[in-house]
Amino acid sequence: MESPCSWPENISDRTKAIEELVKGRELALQLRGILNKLSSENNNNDDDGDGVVLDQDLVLKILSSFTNSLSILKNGGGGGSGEYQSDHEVSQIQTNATHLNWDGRKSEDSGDSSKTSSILNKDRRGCYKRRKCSDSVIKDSPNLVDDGHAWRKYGQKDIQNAKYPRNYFRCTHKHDQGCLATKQVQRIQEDPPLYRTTYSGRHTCKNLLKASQLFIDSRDIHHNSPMISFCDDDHNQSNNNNNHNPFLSSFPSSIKQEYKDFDHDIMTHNNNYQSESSDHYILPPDDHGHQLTSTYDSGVVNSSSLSYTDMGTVMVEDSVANFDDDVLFHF
DNA sequence: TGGATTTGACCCTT
DNA sequence: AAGGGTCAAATCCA
Repeated sequence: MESPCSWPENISDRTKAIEELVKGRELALQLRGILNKLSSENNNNDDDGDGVVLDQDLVLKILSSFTNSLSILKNGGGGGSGEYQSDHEVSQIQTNATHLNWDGRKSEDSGDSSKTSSILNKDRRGCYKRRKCSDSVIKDSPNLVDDGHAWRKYGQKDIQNAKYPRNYFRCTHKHDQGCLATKQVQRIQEDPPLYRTTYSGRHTCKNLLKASQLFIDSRDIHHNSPMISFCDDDHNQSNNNNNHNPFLSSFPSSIKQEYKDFDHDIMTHNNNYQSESSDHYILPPDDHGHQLTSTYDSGVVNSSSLSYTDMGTVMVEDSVANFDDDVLFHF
């Protein structure tokens, strides 16, 4: 199957794309030269110099964009630079690819299988694809971060060379709302405990129950941030009272159930997580592309260092830094 | 009793 | 062929 997220497999097409980009960069360079000339003239006249500076800034950005694109294309595109992989447009393409791969799975029971058992009568050939190019967000965390969505575990696998099994979750609303979001959770380190959560797909479900109980951070609402805030007047109080956790009190039982029998160790750490009072929780990207936030806790931001992996995934590694106020990362 | 979890099997990608 | 992602029957649980 042709993957919409693949790079031009036709070498000549790719070469043409590079040629076009080179041409564009050359033109931008010429434009910069003209602007430089204008700038020096304007400096003599001391007249409207700011406008030229802005123009030059724009040209520099254009040049940078061309240069990045060229370098990505020449490197083959797969493990490109962060400049490329944070690109919302490409991310959206990858998401579409994911959705295409996931459609119509239930309709595959055509019954024309040659297999005899009741299970084998369900011919699942071609009914799903490994999500090779899906956009995903990887989060490494010392504890399990509840992202506010209702997940249902649908599988667990022992992974080769991995000490701990990988657990597979899909959105609870996959069937009733067609939400295609999934996530994988795997413990990757014993001491200190470290869990890797890989979010794939995007939530298209309307989680009305939870939405009504959560308060979207108004400071970020214009950016369609996935940031969910639990800020309230007894913020400090909740920090001092581990028994009061907004997640535990607000989420329906399905959320709490999610990790209940996950793994004894994992649950232990999850409980540790749940007993921490964090005002913000990291959510997977929404329909508008990659948007990550750091979590804010008692004036300490559990910030995340971002890096990029193959296939356009985003790595988020927890670290802690002190900030005076909320810090939101969007990209 | 309905929804969630477990787990073996199936199937795709590499 | 191996590894990994998903399905779905069996089982569990509130």
